[in-house]
Amino acid sequence: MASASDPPNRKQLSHERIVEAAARAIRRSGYHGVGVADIMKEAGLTHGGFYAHFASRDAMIVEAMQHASRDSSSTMKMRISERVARGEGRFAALVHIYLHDDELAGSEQGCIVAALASEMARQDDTVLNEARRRVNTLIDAVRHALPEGNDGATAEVATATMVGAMQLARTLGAKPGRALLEHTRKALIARYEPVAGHSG
Amino acid sequence: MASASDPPNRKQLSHERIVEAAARAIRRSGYHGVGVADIMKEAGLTHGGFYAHFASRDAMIVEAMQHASRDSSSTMKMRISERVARGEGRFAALVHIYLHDDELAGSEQGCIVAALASEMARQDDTVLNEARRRVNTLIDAVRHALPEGNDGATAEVATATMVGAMQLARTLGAKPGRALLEHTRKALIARYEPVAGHSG
DNA sequence: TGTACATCAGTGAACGCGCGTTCACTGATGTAC
DNA sequence: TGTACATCAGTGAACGCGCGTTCACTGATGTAC
Repeated sequence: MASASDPPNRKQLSHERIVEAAARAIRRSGYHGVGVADIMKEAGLTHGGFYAHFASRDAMIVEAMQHASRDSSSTMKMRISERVARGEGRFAALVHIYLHDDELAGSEQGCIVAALASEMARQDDTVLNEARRRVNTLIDAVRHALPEGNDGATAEVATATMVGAMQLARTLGAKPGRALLEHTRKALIARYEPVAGHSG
Repeated sequence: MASASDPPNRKQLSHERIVEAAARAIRRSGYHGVGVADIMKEAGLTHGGFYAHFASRDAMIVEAMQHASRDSSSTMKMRISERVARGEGRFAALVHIYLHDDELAGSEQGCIVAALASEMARQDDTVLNEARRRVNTLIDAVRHALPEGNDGATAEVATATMVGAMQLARTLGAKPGRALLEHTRKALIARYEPVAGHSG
């Protein structure tokens, strides 16, 4: 029997490469933006082997969303810790990282909710359910970063602001996008963590 | 010569029906969600005649975005006036209408930015440029509804919050979605128009 | 008012293409003795 | 250690399908006289 602690075999390694490629692809190009063949190619394989790994394209999308979420949230946690260690407030750190100017260039590595929010409600059941989990995970992360005394409702509003801002900024493009991000960072920190938050 | 004030002829009437159908379709199903043939069918025509009306699918998308924007913003203005006449603050009125529970059911008649925001940055030039105009139009409308003394930066943040909230609420579905909308309405009004705004 | 003709909006078959999915096969890996 | 065989991950051709786009044609509308 193979157990979870066994070293990954050849198939498991391929599976991971496919999921990683898919996680990047859907954030870059949307749910419909990249085909099975492109993803397999990006993973260094040919498209024929796809259905030995997934029951359907949607099944892969679900795994890709989970992977993207874990991926960006672990990066997030690391970067927040760095900033908090330098004396910045936890919420200000999250805002500065989530709404960082670098995120404007592309969504391939970023938050899956910001990358796909307006498409989520249109997906079939399995994908939609996973999307709901991703949204709730994001709201929880924001809640956790907010100063004590803030409830879930506040986290929902702050999350909506960040997700919306990222999307509007990406649509507007580099210059007005950066301005919009800066306005949003300032407003969020002034509103929810006015004391501990740095200005830069 | 035909002038703008001439009564619309047969072709112009068909053109309008196609654009209306497309404006509904892209808001309901996304940029890639509906094909040329479906839209022509919804307009009561067959697909072959499409290219007598538009140079390309993207050209139709651009017209559809303009139509959707005019359509929802005129509805918006009307409803805001009604509420303002009943003594509600202009911004509170906008928030109550934009984030109305009924908008959860579907995006077909609603704001094109909320319906398509995360897809916009991925579109080709002509569509992207029109999308930028739609975003700026929305921000301007919000700015116009805000109490005096608020600048464009504030309008950007409030717009981001409304767009993000609508998308998250639609993803989460009826019950948690309605809760999120209510939290967002309250927070926005408390923040930007605490005096004049009603609670309901 | 009626006829002959020109214009033009709309039809429906066809095109090339890329998609998700299937499947017979290949060739590398692992196991038995 | 070496040979024979079984397992199985990955290959590549093929499928049916729907898409955006093209085009020869039809039939209704409008114009000339």
